[in-house]
Amino acid sequence: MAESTTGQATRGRPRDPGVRARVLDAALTEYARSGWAGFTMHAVAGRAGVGKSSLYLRWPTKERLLADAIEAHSRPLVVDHDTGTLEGDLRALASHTLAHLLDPVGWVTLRIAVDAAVEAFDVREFSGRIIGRHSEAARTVLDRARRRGELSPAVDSHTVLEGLFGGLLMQALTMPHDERSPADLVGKITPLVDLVLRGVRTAPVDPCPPPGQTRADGPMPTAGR
Amino acid sequence: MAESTTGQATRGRPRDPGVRARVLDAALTEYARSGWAGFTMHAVAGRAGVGKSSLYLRWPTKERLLADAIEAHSRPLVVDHDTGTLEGDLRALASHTLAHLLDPVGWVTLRIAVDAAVEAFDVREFSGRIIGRHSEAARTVLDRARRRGELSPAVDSHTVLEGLFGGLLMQALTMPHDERSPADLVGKITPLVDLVLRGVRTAPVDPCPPPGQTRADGPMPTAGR
Amino acid sequence: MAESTTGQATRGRPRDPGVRARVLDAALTEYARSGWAGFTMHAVAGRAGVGKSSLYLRWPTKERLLADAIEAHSRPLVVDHDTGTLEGDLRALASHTLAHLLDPVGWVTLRIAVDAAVEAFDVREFSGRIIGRHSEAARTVLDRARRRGELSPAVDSHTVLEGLFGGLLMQALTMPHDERSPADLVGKITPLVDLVLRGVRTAPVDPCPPPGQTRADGPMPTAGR
Amino acid sequence: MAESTTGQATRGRPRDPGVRARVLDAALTEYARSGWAGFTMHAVAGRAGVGKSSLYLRWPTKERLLADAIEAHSRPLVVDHDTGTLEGDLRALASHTLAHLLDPVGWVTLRIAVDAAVEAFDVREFSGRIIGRHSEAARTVLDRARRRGELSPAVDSHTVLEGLFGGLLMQALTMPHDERSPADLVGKITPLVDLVLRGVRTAPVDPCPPPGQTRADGPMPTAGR
DNA sequence: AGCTAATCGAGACGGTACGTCGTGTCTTTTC
DNA sequence: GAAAAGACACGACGTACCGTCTCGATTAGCT
Repeated sequence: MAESTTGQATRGRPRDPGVRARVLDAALTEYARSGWAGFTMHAVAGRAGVGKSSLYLRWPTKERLLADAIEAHSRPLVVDHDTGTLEGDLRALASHTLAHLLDPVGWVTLRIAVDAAVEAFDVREFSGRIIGRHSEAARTVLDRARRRGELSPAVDSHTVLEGLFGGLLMQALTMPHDERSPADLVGKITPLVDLVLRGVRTAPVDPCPPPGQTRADGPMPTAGR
Repeated sequence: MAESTTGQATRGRPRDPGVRARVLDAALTEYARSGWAGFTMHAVAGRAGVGKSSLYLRWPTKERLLADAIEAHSRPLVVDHDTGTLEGDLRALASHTLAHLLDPVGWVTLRIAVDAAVEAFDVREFSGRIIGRHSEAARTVLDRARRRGELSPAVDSHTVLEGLFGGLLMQALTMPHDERSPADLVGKITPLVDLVLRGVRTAPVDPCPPPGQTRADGPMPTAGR
Repeated sequence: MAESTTGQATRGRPRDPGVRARVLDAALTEYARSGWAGFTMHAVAGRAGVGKSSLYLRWPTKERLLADAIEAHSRPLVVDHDTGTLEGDLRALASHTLAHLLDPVGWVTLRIAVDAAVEAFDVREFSGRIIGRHSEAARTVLDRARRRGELSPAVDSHTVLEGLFGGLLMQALTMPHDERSPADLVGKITPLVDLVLRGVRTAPVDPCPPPGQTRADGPMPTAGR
Repeated sequence: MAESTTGQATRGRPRDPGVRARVLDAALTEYARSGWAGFTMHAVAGRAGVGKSSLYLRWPTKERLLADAIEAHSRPLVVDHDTGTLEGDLRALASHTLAHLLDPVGWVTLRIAVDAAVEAFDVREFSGRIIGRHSEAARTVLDRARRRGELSPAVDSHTVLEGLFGGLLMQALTMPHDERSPADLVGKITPLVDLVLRGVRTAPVDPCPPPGQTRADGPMPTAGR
């Protein structure tokens, strides 16, 4: 995606496919050992046993290279077990997501995504990369729940995603480095998932006013503040 | 905070307090106009009319300088209007938090905080800086609600914070740059706040028992796993 | 000499005379251990236990300070033994001069003098400092010789000085650092002194008149060869 | 010489030979206009239209760069007219040498050479650079004279060089800046050359042993004025 | 005794050069 | 024509030193 695609006819020496793989590998290793500072094109090229030109031939910037490296190494991550209930699905999803965020690779993704979001880079990158497939998975899960009738029609899938992923993100960010392990995932996610579940399943905010309305009305959610 | 504190007796020429102020100002200005790239110590010193040495005398790194600049310029942010209800308080809090995250200053804070969290820096920085005072405010709000009995005893304040702030964070991060304005805050936060409120309230207690609904079923949301 | 002389009335706290001494000492020590590079005002002040202001109160520049330090520590150097013959006088003078140039202090003097001569500084510094008293001594010696009739009327004292000092200077400059010791001075200066003596003597006057030798006779202080 | 020699096979982009030339030129120009102070790597690079890295790729220090610049720009200086007599040769040699020392380039050479001699740098630099080719020329001249029998066997070539060059050096160093022009070279060198000639030609110190003499020739070598 | 004035140690101040390093491009030879 | 190597122009980094300045604390003579 970030890679320039030559695409056309095959003139001259064909690109060595090994180069891409070696570089991606070296990039991740190098990032892992030095962080963003000290993550040098020179170093990556050196570790990959590759000339810098071969790097720039494929990726226009450091950022894109690293992003690709992460993309390439992230596991397929097909979270779609369909446990049969929203609750089960959500717990599975949350576990996978937190595991991903705590994993070095996911960690890096996060870092880059935030960089991208903060800098002028394309913002789509963020949702695209950090929560790309997670997001799809979540949408699937929620749609399924909605069809099952487990989901209050008042809630917006997008909002649920925000709450769930955002909470997990916060958890990952505030977790001390030394505790950043995928141990006891269930214990970590349970309170948050429970919160979201309660918010999703019960009646709308407007707690049974008269009888009618879904809500949208109620006690004045808008309000200036 | 990031600044080296000499602390002890006042020997030698005292530091010109004006320098700190001018530098902090210049730093923010410079960052605003050029972003992180192009945010140069040289440029900051120049704009502040200060030698580079005076910068490094006070801040060991660029990051710390910028972080301090932000800290210093962030508004007092005392969100404690006590609207009387959890709902009102939460809406106010969410509005303020999102406004802060969308504001350039809050934006920068975010960026630095995440950097800090991702790199080896002390993780406390994150919660400390990005959500420091917001977090306190939230805790106050929630405690108040708990005393009022508005809060389900099952929910942990910490978890609510995660869900709420995390959701707002996600929103800020995924919002395209050009829409990143504090307009229609209420519209932006409402769905998320509603979700959290529903999850938080003193249990479905009796979720409109008579008619019956989808499934506001029993207690049971928690579940061991 | 290089020191600013306030001179006038004595109001206010008088200068601590110990300061000058301590600084001069520290300056020389510091220069000796680090050379010109690394010869820092800060370091000198530190070693002397003195504030930088006290330095700049006395010496306007580093150069002047070092120059003074050298001047202050150079031995009186009264070379005027009056051996009775030009030859003896010249040998003594040359020995002393070479010894001075090889001595660390003389060495430093040379360096500064050349710096001064090369840069825009006053050239008088050079003759003044590097060969100041040596030069006077030499002039005395030569005048005495002229009165004695040992000196060819054709030769100019100035030229003799140039030849002799210049030769010694070259010797000092081209001598490897590790051999730069005042050992065997006589052996080192003899060829050059002999050369000058031959060039200076009252003309070939009568080169070996009868048989009885021109001289080689009489005093014969040196030996050496 | 001061330049790092890669030496081996030619891999990667070869060094642009133009860079060296441009830099050397710029270095000399820059030195000429600002002296040692104000002789900045940045400025040199700028004037040469070259990156600083290219400078440091070739020369490890400022000193070496300047030294090389001088070396490169010093004229071939083949003083070997062979006037047929020692006297003529020596006058020519002295003229050239003094002219070189008074010339800005020679001046700089001197300064650097002395720096090199005084600091820990290799002393060979001094003889190597300041009097390198001059020294060779002188040796040639003296050898020729010796073959012709013009030179007393008692005198050592090395000593003659010391006297002559040293004298010229002194002259150059003590000459006020404003008189430092190559005008009237003959007038300037004559006394010194005469002195040396007399010292070189007459009978050895131990004078006129038998009667024969090597050559106490002519009556009056001086001439000149 | 009080006043005034200069010195002293300390160290902050505005500048500026240093030498290093990283970027992204260019230019070679080799495959 | 891609690949490996590495030179190239550019410019920021953080350190160090310069010479000036501003402190509080002396330490005198002069009133």
